Amino acid sequence: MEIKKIQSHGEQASEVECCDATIVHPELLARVSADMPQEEELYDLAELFKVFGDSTRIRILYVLFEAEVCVCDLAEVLNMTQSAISHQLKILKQAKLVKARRDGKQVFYTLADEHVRTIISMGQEHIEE
Amino acid sequence: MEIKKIQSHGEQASEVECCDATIVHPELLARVSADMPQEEELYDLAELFKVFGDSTRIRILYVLFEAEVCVCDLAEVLNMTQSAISHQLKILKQAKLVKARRDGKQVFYTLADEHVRTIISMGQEHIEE
DNA sequence: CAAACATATGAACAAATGCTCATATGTACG
DNA sequence: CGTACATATGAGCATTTGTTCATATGTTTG
Repeated sequence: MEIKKIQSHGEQASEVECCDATIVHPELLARVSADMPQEEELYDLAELFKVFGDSTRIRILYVLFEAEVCVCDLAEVLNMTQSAISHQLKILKQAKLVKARRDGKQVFYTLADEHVRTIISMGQEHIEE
Repeated sequence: MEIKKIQSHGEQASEVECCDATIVHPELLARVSADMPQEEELYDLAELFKVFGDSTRIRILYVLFEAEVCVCDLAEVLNMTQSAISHQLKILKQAKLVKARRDGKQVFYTLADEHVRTIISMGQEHIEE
């Protein structure tokens, strides 16, 4: 979990700092603080993208694009240990990117919503320039 | 940089592994390997999202949503050291999320394209459920 | 209930990450 | 050219992260 603190600086916006600061800052600061989400929302956003920022988890999501799959099949298809997959599924579930459904001994996972597909597509588009 | 290796397992898809594996696997494996991007593309995707996965970089991007800004102003607005901002800008630039333009002593940064805004919006939507 | 199987989870460890500090590079100007 | 200022960068360090290993939880079946 990211716990970076944003120190609220005692400086006034009118204080000289560098560059053509005294001219640009007041207006810029006003616009930024008007449109920048709250600190907590920024952390949540970063946390969400962090979840997409691991190739194992991306691979899991790609498999779930195709079908509802149990942990054990995921492990085999991706050629990883059941434990590793389970740990990653937990992270995906916490981020509400996947949902779990128990059926007897097995637990089947699916995408939580179509949002996931969209976000990954956007990423792909960017990469393909 | 992420350098996780995907071992190519010697097992055949028809070998028994677990669950109702012998039935499900062949078809699943076929579909997955048909639609799953190449290993390298998966890493690139993960690398891209990793860049969005830090609140400092997210905050930088939000400022750039508003205006073209020099390093020094970024540092002041976000209340961080010039060095920290510079390091993060380098990562953003490598990911082609921002562009730099030199004007005299200063270097001004802007968003590389509107893709960035879209990706962050998608993330926000997901968070707001 | 005991045994077998599927999944989850905690501890430990190596690798990656973000910041700080010192310093290098680049640019303008006297 | 030397000084001042804006930015970039390398090394070091503390924190975070992903995997493995051992083990716990949960479920079915005899």
